[in-house]
Amino acid sequence: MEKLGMVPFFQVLSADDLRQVNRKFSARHYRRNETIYMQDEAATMLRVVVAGKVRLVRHTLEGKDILLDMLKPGDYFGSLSTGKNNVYPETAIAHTDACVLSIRLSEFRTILNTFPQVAVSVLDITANRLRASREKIQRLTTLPVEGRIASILLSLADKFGEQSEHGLLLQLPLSRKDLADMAGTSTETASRIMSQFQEDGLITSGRQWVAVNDKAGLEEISSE
Amino acid sequence: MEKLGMVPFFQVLSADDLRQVNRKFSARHYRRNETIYMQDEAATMLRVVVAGKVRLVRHTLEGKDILLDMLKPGDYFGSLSTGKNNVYPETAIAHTDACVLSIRLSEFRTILNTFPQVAVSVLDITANRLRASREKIQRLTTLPVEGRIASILLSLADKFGEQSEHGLLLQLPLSRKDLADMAGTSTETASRIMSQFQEDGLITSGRQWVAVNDKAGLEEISSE
DNA sequence: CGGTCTGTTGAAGGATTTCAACACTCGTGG
DNA sequence: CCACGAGTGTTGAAATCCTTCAACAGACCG
Repeated sequence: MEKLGMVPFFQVLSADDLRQVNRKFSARHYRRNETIYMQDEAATMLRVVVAGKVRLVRHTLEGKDILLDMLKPGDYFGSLSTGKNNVYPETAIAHTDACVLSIRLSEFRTILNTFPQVAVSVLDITANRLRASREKIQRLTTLPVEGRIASILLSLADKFGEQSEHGLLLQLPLSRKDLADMAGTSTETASRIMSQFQEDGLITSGRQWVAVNDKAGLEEISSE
Repeated sequence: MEKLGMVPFFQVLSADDLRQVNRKFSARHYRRNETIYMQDEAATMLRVVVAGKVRLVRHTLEGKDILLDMLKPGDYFGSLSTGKNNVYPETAIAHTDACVLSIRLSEFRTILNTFPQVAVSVLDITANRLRASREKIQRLTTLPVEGRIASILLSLADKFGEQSEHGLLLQLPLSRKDLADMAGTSTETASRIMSQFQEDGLITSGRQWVAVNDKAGLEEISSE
């Protein structure tokens, strides 16, 4: 259970402090597509991915989903602030089989107040996510769907890409619907654009997987 | 210059601590539409609005602008993290005549490490902005332009609305282009929709100002 | 081996952008 | 003080991107 040392904002702690913090966390496994928590549920826990991938999704009234973020080991999620009638703003789902640590929010707040460096580190991570989120707003509002998908493929390649025989293979299951929900478009449009990309030699793709072959080409499309 | 006590994340400090922190800040006035800092400039300062409004804008290569946020007294902006080759991810412009406090980033980091409650408080605010940003992503990707504008008017009414003879008057200059840049649409479309809203009695609007008359009506449009 | 999930493709319809023209307001300088 | 020009707001019509509806093929699962 010393995987906690892998979490970026606990890396500033000494081994002793880490051990003390570790006792407050409890671990749990989830199977693929199992829900970890639901949007609008009372928010009581902060969680950290230890193994596997987790996706954060917002649901609309008409059943349209927005895929907000894809998390990998070391990423935190869940709630941070203890404001009253505080609810999770999104649903968290195990995108693959996953192992997740969790801690009561009140106890995490105690940790933040005890170890200022941890608070500053969490702040850094959150500020970076805010920046990323705003970049996404920019892309959603200025780029056509083609460019949005190109830019999504590039950021996924940064986070999940690993060299393989097919090129930069994204190490996570990724359906056309997942892509569509990230780009804010329909699965049909996402499919058409992925077919086009493949035809142009930019990517290689099969059922639930994608590999990037031509980063430069995608970059051009995503920035025009 | 004791307006610093107004800033949410300094309200946890004692009068003595506040005085000590205050010395590190310096104040400056800006005139309407004056640039405070530019996107991609080296990020060295953290700033706080003391008077007036400030808008945060991202520019694209083709000159399309995205209006990310509208700040009022008490709101912080600028950079938080000291990572190397750190640049401002957006441009900050005085939306009205404004007064702004600023502090070197390194000094602010010292404050964060000295007063953990301040760090936690800044974290709360940043986490809230992240939540708001993700809500915006949802609206941008699921709602038609009409709904996006309705929801923008509602959040502006929450933050800047004051009761007046015309209804909830938004206390800031607000052009059709501003609205378009927030909704990710063209000024023409924004204009058409505002005309429609006015015709339907939802709002009253003139050159650079808007008042909300029927919150419930706008809510319905923004959530359908 | 059937059923469900995923991916693909076509065609019609709709929402929004773009291009264009014009009215109005405000501030500034002659 | 007035006139001009820049900035702002409005409206129309064509073009375009994207969605939606529909049908179907293949893959994976029990």
